[in-house]
Amino acid sequence: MLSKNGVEPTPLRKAVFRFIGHESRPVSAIEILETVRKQVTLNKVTVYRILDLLVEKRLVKRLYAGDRALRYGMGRSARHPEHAHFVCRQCGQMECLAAGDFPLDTKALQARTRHTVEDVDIRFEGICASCLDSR
Amino acid sequence: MLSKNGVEPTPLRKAVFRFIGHESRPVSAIEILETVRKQVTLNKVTVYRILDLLVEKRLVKRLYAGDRALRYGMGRSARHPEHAHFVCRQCGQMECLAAGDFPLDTKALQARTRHTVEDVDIRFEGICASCLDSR
DNA sequence: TTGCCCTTGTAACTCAGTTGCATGGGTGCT
DNA sequence: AGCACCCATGCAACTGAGTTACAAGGGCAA
Repeated sequence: MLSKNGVEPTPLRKAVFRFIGHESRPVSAIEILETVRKQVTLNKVTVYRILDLLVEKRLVKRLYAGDRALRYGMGRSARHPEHAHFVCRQCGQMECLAAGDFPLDTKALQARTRHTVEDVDIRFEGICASCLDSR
Repeated sequence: MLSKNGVEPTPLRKAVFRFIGHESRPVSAIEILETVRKQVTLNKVTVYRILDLLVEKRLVKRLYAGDRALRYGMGRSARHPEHAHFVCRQCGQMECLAAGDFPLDTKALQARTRHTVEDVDIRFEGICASCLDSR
């Protein structure tokens, strides 16, 4: 999957990409660093460089979660269809919503603008179920 | 408008809010600081505090533009209907898209989830017309 | 007058993310 | 082999948007 997209599949790149793919929600760079480090030695700068590369190649999406640290989730592919996200304003958790819930007509925008539209991000904000329960 | 939403309309708050309202695109905190400073004396910390307050009261929306600095744009109101944004991957400019182009069924999500959905953000990414021209 | 709350300022801090530079492995050319 | 070059990684120092701690001043009520 990495090499198909013009990314030399080094052990560190594979480890980072695999971790992101295995997580059910987008993860922060720090989280990636600390988790992947348990298996292979890995430097902070390397993580950011790998993430930059993966984002540039569209294998990974960089997402804003309302706080300082950006999150990284799988880019669109056969196994990971395009989907929106939900962020809880109270606990800060970000989660993926079911794919296909919110069909956006990107082509309609494309027809109406002179910009080249390449991607969309949809983020819902609110209070998550578990925060609601503990009130 | 400020006092209607439970915000004491101090001169600095009015100046910051007015500036955001007058801009056609979301602006960064630094931009706000530097511009508003030309008219009144204003400290960086105060700007962030005012922005936090306005965002909390939903008068202003905090937006991710793909770089480090977050942008601030008007919240939903009679004069500023809900709308999506476009960010250029090359020049980094963020702009507002026409309102109503992308009707999202928030209620449909609300019915399907146990979370309380309070807000949505839609951000398109791509290459803007002026960057395309200069290629 | 006194006490309290609220707004703002100043300085110092935090920390996610970046930059500069060194190292070392692989590949290709002579 | 010997050499040059590119590329991935590491380390240390840096950047800068945003935050925290604390002090100062104004307004209002008891």
